[in-house]
Amino acid sequence: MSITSKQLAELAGVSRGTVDRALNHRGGVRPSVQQRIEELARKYNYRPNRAGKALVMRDTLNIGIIINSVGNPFFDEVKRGLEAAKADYSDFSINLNWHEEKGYDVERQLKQIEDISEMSGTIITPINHPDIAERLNHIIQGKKHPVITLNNDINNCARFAYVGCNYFQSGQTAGQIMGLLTNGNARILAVTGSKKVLGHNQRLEGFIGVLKSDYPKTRIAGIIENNDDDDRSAYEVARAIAGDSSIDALYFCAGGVTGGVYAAVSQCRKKPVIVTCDLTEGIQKLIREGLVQATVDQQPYWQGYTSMKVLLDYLLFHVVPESDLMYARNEIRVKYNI
Amino acid sequence: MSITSKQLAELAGVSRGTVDRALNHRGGVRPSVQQRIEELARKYNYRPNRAGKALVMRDTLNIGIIINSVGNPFFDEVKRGLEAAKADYSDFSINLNWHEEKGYDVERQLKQIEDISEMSGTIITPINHPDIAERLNHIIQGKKHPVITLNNDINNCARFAYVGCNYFQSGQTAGQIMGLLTNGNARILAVTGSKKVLGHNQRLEGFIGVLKSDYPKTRIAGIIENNDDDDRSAYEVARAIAGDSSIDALYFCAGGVTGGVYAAVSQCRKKPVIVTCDLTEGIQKLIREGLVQATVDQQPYWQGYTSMKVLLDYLLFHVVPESDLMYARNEIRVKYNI
DNA sequence: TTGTATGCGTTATCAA
DNA sequence: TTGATAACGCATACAA
Repeated sequence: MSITSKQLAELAGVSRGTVDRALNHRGGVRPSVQQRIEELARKYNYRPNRAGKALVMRDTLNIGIIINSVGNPFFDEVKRGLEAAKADYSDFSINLNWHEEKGYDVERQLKQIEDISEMSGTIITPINHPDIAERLNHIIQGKKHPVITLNNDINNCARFAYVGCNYFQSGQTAGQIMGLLTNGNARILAVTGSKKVLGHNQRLEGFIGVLKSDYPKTRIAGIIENNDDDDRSAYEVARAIAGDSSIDALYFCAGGVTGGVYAAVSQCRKKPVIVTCDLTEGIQKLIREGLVQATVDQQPYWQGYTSMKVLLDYLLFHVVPESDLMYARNEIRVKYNI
Repeated sequence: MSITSKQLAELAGVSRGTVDRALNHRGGVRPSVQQRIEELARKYNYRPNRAGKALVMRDTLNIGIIINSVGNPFFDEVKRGLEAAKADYSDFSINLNWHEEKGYDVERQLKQIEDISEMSGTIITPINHPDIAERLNHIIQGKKHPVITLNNDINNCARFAYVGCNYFQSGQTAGQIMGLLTNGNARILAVTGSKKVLGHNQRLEGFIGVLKSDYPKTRIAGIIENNDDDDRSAYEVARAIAGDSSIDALYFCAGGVTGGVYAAVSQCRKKPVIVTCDLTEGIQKLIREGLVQATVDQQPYWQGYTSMKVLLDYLLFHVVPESDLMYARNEIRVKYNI
């Protein structure tokens, strides 16, 4: 409970209206008065009362949401988090404009960005492509329209903040788990979604880096792509193990896990050690069956909740987060702490 | 944004005052009118506007906090969480009455409970003792004064909710990690704080249960107490290993970790596998040094934040949580995801 | 350039 | 038993 604008007005010897104009930089205030009010506000640590603000702000806030969630169960929890944060601001009238999409098509995402240009703010899982960055920068135009990148970040873009996975650390964590579980002695097949996806590459980098430095006796037998697809995953994994029967461990750093795991289990001579990412229904099942030993989760609910909260706090109360990089924890899940 | 009390008054053909009296059960409303208003409120899903409420509720809320935090670094994060939740309700005037204590003295805690009897609500890490339960029940008197148990629960007490660790699951998780790290082959020394503390016993139960069912080749070499004390821990661990040189793994399910770990490392013939609980500064250091392989954290910040939020949501908005048991996640931390 | 009046949704007080 | 009114802190339209 800080000082109120009314008390501030008394202290400054002006009316509440003038205080409002001064502190919200609406102009039309004599410079000397402006300065006096700002000084007093600082001195008495004036913070506008949110309840008063909520009561008077009756225009609805339109938020654009662009996510590649179709066919991707990972986003179910993200969406729950987004809705939960919105519910925390039920005193305000907030409208979410959903644009859900499958896959990564630059042209389609450009069109969606066009659609949300008139909104007050945006949350997006961007494709890391120069055209997307340019279009976003055009909409942002000096923070008038804040954009939060969610789960994927983008280069050369004036986005307000990134909320999502620290992919490099995720890979490191997986690498260490793999080293611990195999006693530093394994021939590992790494299965990535696509060598074109930045996050997947960063995970691989972190994974391989830790194994090299902390578990130098391990070997990477190969790195294969599965395009996040189960059938493709089964085929490629089976082929790789057929070509190198010494493989006794696998790291999946993206989707298409189930197909690959079953292929590996049936092909390997002895039960392989398998580490994956995320905690989808499919992976939970594999963990319960004992086929996957551990997975590195990235708090999807937290990602949704936090991205929405950061955006609304800025739009409603001009709150700027301490850092523009907000990383989810990389949580290790095993059978008993799912 | 739901319907307002004013609109409700119009629909019911009465004044706002009557609606307020009816919905808040202040009495003095004709039964037929009371019923009509309640029906309309349900039909139109009336939810009082929190901002309006905040603006008018100007009496300060006194919250009692009784925690055994002195000399226990685990509670630093808990306290940060408590403060953070309070800050989320900055529109209200809230006063925290701290009672911090060292150790578990029933008489002292009884006195502290007396001190907070006049407050609006309480958050406490109770000693699980009949006298404490009775004194708390006396203060609670039919939910007029809600009490949240934090980190420790208590039997036969009408506390409003428990926010804290699921100790049994914590032990299970540690057991599984131990099994995975030792390939199901280890002679384990279990170090507990006290066999009188319920949480410690539940952790041991979970730990031993998982090892028995999932890793039957492991053996528990012994269970010793260290009273959460480093010196005692060093002495007892050294003695146990001197008496059984086959010990090659340790599980610490409470405090006094640092002393015990150094003793174990210097006594064991080869480097032991060590799993601990929590993520204090001391344990972080041990993990970085590679002496502790993994620890099972219990989200202390979340515990503080959630307990305060649940209490305030009830006192201010009559929000009742879905369950009266709110468990922290048992998170596995290793060197790279600290 | 500055001041005043009004209203947002709720609770509390006083009058009827 | 019920109604009318003021007050909370803020933004805004309008008046000066």
